[in-house]
Amino acid sequence: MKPAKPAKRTGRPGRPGYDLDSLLAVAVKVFNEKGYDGTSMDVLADRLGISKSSIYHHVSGKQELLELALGRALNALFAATTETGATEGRSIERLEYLVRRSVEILAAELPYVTLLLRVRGNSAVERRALARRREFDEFVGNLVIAAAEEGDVSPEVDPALVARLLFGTVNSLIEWYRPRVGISADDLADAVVAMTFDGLRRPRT
Amino acid sequence: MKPAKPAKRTGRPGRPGYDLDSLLAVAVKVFNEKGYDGTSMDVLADRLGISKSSIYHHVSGKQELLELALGRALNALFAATTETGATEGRSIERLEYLVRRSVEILAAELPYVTLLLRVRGNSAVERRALARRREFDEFVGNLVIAAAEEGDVSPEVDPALVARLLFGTVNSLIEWYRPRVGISADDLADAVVAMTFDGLRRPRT
DNA sequence: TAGTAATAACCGACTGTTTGGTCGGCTGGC
DNA sequence: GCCAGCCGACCAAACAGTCGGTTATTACTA
Repeated sequence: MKPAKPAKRTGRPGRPGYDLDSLLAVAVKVFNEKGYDGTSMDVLADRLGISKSSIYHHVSGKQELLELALGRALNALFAATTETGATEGRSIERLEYLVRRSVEILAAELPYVTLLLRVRGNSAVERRALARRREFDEFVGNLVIAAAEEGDVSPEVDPALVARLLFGTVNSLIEWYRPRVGISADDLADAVVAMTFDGLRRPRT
Repeated sequence: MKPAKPAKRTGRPGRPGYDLDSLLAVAVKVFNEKGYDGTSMDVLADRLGISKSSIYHHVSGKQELLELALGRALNALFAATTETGATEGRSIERLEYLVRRSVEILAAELPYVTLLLRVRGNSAVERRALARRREFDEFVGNLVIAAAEEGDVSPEVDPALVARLLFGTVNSLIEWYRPRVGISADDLADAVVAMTFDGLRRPRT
């Protein structure tokens, strides 16, 4: 459908063309447009501008493309949970930090995170990704519980529910946010925090 | 995989079994589990406990199943926009009403709304559904703009952004909410409104 | 009340196409 | 001459959809 250029030429030996990373970027883009199951290797080859069999030079199959993409998103998200901003200080501050970082990561790795958030658990690869996602969600859930115990979150709403709504809001960004169309990741994070936290936080005296 | 019972016996003529509605309910459930593209008519027949060719007695094809399901969700959502709560009174109140009704509809028609929110525009049917969804989003967007002009929403954040975040939060409910597991639709709506509106509304004097 | 329509749902066997994946060999830059 | 990347032709399995005919229930009527 779209011939596409074979990517940049590096100073490396061998024939120029796609390397794993540049190929993955295109693949993930197409997956997000048509859905993983809705994308055939044929149309993927078409969009890459190379033949289908060439794809198998880079990866063992369709599933590996998915696995690489999901791994990239998950690694970025988990990295944020070990940063000092997310492990030190008052829980409510850690939570806000994690929300902001998650928005940043989502914006920076938008295609990969998008793919991750759409996984339904159809294969072993997908189920493994879902399990890691659940781990991340637990981390968030514990932060909210701690913040509630520390008295920094309105006790009227169940902490588990707050955690879900909060990251539901963050994750919903993938549905419409596109980089370089006015709004920066920081602006986004500000807006998300403004809407959610000014509701979560106790009214200022 | 799961033989499934052929459904209730009504007082109507003809062999008992699935009617269109009961068949659609099962189909949508499977679509949500495996994704529309990831669901073959063979496994669908399996889950229904009938043969594949029997499905074609009820619908003309896979696409019609999707179309019926999406129509049901869209009709329910649009119906809410014509209710008096959404058309009379201060804009901020209309907006809150529409949020609450949307949560209720989402809870009541969960499988159908879930399917709708996952459509990617792969076929003509899907694109039509996306167009109608965009119409709904515009309705919401205009409400937020009006509420901002009436001075009931913090002017610090762009109204279009607020609309997206707000309904992003509502729509994210499909990712985890399941009826009859403690939380009622009203509880949900309360929590959503509490988190979002107490941030959106100007601090009370 | 027995027999027959009318009706609504179901089925097995089949078909043409699309799918993910394989194989042995080719090409262009360092 | 080595390396990274590419290719056309092929394949078995899975796919959506078709067809002619069957089965189980209610409704009508002699």
